[in-house]
Amino acid sequence: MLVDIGYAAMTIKGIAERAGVGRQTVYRWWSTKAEILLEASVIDAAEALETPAQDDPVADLTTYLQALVDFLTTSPAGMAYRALLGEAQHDPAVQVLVGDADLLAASTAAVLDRVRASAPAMPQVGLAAAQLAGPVVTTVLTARPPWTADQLRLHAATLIKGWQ
Amino acid sequence: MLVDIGYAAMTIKGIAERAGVGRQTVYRWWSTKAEILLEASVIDAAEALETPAQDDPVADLTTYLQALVDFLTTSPAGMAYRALLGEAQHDPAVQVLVGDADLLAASTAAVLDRVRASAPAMPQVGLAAAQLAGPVVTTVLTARPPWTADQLRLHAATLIKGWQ
Amino acid sequence: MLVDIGYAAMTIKGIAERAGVGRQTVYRWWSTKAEILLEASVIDAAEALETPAQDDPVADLTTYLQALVDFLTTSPAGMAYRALLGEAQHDPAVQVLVGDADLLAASTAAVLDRVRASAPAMPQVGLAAAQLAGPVVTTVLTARPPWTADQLRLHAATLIKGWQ
Amino acid sequence: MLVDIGYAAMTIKGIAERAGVGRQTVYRWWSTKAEILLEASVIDAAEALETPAQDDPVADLTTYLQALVDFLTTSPAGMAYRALLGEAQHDPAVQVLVGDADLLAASTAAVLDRVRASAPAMPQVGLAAAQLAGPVVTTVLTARPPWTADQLRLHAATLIKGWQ
DNA sequence: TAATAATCGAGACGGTACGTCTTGTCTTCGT
DNA sequence: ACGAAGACAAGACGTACCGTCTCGATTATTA
Repeated sequence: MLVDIGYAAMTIKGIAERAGVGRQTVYRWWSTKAEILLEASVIDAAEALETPAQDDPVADLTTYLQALVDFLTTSPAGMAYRALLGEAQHDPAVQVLVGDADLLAASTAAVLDRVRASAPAMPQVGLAAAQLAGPVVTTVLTARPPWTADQLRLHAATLIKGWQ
Repeated sequence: MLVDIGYAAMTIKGIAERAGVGRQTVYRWWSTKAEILLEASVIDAAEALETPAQDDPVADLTTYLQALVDFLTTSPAGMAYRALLGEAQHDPAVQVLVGDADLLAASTAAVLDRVRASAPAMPQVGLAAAQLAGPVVTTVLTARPPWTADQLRLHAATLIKGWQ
Repeated sequence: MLVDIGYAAMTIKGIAERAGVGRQTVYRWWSTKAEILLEASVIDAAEALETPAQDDPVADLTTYLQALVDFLTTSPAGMAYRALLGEAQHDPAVQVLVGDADLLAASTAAVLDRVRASAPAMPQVGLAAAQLAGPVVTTVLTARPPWTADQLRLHAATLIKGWQ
Repeated sequence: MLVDIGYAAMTIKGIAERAGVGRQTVYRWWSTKAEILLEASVIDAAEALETPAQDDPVADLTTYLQALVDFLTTSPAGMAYRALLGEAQHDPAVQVLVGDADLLAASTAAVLDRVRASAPAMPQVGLAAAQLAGPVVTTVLTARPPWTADQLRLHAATLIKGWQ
């Protein structure tokens, strides 16, 4: 529905009608649009961002970054996550929701674990995760063209070198 | 007003009343809340992110990053920018607006110019800017605690080393 | 419950909860609020309107009228009857119910029987009953102050004289 | 609309839609269904119940009573009045409204004035008005067949005789 | 005594009206 | 003439109650 008509036009009334369900039933299970989106994206995100290990640490990070870009720009769950991040800037309650959920934490932790051996100076995991994913996420959120494979590889290389 | 009552409660009706102005008059000048916010933040952003040159490239980047964190987390203009980014995830028209404006471009370009000499492998300016600012921006947008001075310095150091 | 919270606030849901009973159980026995009220008032009405014979026909009618006023203005069963009459103006099904029940018929017939000897020109019982009770009922239903004892006696006297 | 679909099905939502008007606009002018009905019936009532003087006092009252029966049983305004009386039994606020308006007072006062000369013992106007109209109104409200012309004349004759 | 049936309370369900709110447009009226 | 004030049609909001529908759990009844 988000993909079809956009977040703004996606009313709870509409969701209920589209689902052939009473409005109260929707409210019974989720109290805001944000909760619906969170539940809809949290599982798919974990799945979409699970990438296979690679021989080369740069390749490992690059593969992950590519999956992240694809998730954010093409998958419905990624759209939901972006909408959620958007809502969080307007509504403190959603901010808490988003802060607690941290959709990317598990997947970044996994890939960073794999390259830790080749990156002895890598900072604490939260910081490193932000260094890895932050530029890509911000690029997407600020509506700039998503990075190409080359740009992703360059970013991965910079980090691996910086973490030596 | 954004700071007082939050973005969601900030209706165009309310803006007009608060300004002691007819609703039509507001519509005459801006057609959406987003345009109002953009105009309210674009100038202040440039000003707030203009940082003095430092001797050391790491210190130079760190100073900039600290200004960026302060802007995003404490200044009204920064709040407006975040709200704007939020709205952009819901509304394609705002996405275009945000993409065109690129509030951070000028200031990142300036600081990156100053450290270029010490960072021979620095990528093209857009990519480097994202590497610099992206992690900080994402950390703020995802409602995680903003980085401390130490963490900012560590990030700057990683980049300078990665760009060698 | 009618007395406590009024007819409008008296929902079938509320009735069931107050009775500590499932909603379905209420529907099993009565299908509308009106049926519940009818059953609640029909017996009490007969009892409340049974008045002792008096020597004087005017006194006989007056006693009955006083009982009628008290029933309509103070007793729960009277409240229920008024609510029922109200509902009948909105809902044809209740109209039938009310028409069939005719809560006052038995008691007016009894008192009119007793005064018939002193009122040779009394019309057919239905008409006379309406002449007797109608003014009092209408006064109550139109929210005017209910008649005093003096006014009731005057009304009774008018009828007895008119029926000579 | 009352005539078409009945009082119960006549929702404010529906009224607004049928009038091609926003819901808020309806609420701006009237706050309840009852006020709408009152306004719709008060003028028509006065008009419908204005009857020409007759030579004979019994005929005068009978003509009035016939007009009253017709008003209550056939005219839309009469339907509205009955619905209003019904609502008054459920809602104290409407009770006040109905009590204040007293739709029949002016017309009964007029006809009673005309026959006063022939009815020296006629009680105070409010009481006499109830004696005149009450039986007819109650007969209609309790869903009994409305009185025929003969029955109306009989009732008028009883009163004139009782008021001698 | 154990299996079976009937009945109950609780409450979720699809609907739909409620009265409030904000939207963007369109008068009206006073300066 | 301009602009504030605010009426307007539209439609989503979240709540309440409607009457129907499963649920288990407690009774009764039967085997």
